[in-house]
Amino acid sequence: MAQDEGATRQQILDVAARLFREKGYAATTQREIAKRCGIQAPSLYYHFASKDELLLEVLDFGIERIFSAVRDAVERLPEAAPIERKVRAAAHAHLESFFVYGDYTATNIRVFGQAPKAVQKKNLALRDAYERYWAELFEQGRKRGEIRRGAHLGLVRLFLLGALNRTVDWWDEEGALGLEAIADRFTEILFHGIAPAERAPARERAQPAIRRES
Amino acid sequence: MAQDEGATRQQILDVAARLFREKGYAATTQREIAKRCGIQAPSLYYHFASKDELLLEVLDFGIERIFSAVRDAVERLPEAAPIERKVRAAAHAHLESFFVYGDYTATNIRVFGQAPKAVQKKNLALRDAYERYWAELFEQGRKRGEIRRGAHLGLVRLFLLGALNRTVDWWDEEGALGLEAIADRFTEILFHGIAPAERAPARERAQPAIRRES
DNA sequence: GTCTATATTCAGATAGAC
DNA sequence: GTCTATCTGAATATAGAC
Repeated sequence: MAQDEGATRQQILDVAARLFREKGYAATTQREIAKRCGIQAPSLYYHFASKDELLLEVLDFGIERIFSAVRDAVERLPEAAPIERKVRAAAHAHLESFFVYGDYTATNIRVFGQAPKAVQKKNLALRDAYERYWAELFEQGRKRGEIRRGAHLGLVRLFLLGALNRTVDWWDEEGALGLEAIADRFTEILFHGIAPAERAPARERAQPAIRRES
Repeated sequence: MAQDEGATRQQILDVAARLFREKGYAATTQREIAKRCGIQAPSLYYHFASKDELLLEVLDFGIERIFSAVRDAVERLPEAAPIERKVRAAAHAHLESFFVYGDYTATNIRVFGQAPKAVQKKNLALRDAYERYWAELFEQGRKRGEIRRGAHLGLVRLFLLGALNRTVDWWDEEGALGLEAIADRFTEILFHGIAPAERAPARERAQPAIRRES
């Protein structure tokens, strides 16, 4: 952890995340990681005790980044903000992390399932904490009466996060759809559905001031 | 394709699908596939020209099963059935395929991204056809006025399929949630959202007879 | 249709010099 | 902190017998 190894260590993590994301865990060799860092494979062992440990750090770092991005985005809103607004901000931050820390977060989504059991287990504490944060967000919404009583909050969370996480497989930076637009649309579908609006201006009365501030 | 090799061939595919799903492509060895089939590794080459070809067959088979299950489920409904009903049936069939052909479909979801480029490319035609089927379903819904005009149909599809596909990572056969319940809930969220019901009985008028027949 | 034997390549990891 | 040299095991794939 000395200062002069910081740069290299971070570089190794970056390169490893990139390769894990692209090729999976087993297919990524330490030789290739080292080569892209301009060093020899055995030199990696000065920084990491094993390939497994390297993967674990990539996974943990990814969750930490995404978690703190989401928490910051929500906390930037007033505590009393409508839950739909909070969810939209959280979804946007979650997607934004895919872009900023793309290789780390994508490794979490794609590679976690193939990681050695021991690595999965160590990474799980962080993942659970993040899931719990979302769960609490939705619980808050229901307590306030902003989510209908019949909704299965666990499935609601899995629905949204599942859809968000899948975006790493199709989203294209150059494409027409920005991450904010995706977060907006997904949140709107989640809260209001795609069925045609009911006759009246009923929704606007029932859900005042929730939409489109940003 | 002689009859007496049929059993073994299928057995190899089954075992391979299982291992690909669990460990990923690169981490799955032909030695282990062969071992679980009770034969030696080189014997696999009588049935498949390479490991890549084996993977391709697993991927293709998975999409074929899921596609035909979904199409059958939709076609079992009257052509004029509400689109929500069709989507619910399709979602249910999609999830059901995870159970019946779980290793094949899970391999598609988890391993496709790490497959060699050549394999991905060959598998892509089938995948595209399946996506198109869903796209047409939603387009039909919009033409009929059963989906609101402002909805971005591409995102609607990605939203639902993304969430459905992610279930392979958390669904537990012994758990409390049945696949049909998940399909029902997801479809209901997709069409009606989780915001509290609007005052009036407006929805029941606007969307007659769509809910809960099964 | 499956076998044994083997060629070839390459993986993760260690030892020890600098 | 990085190197060279190397150990050890294991991977895909081929050759050719049965």
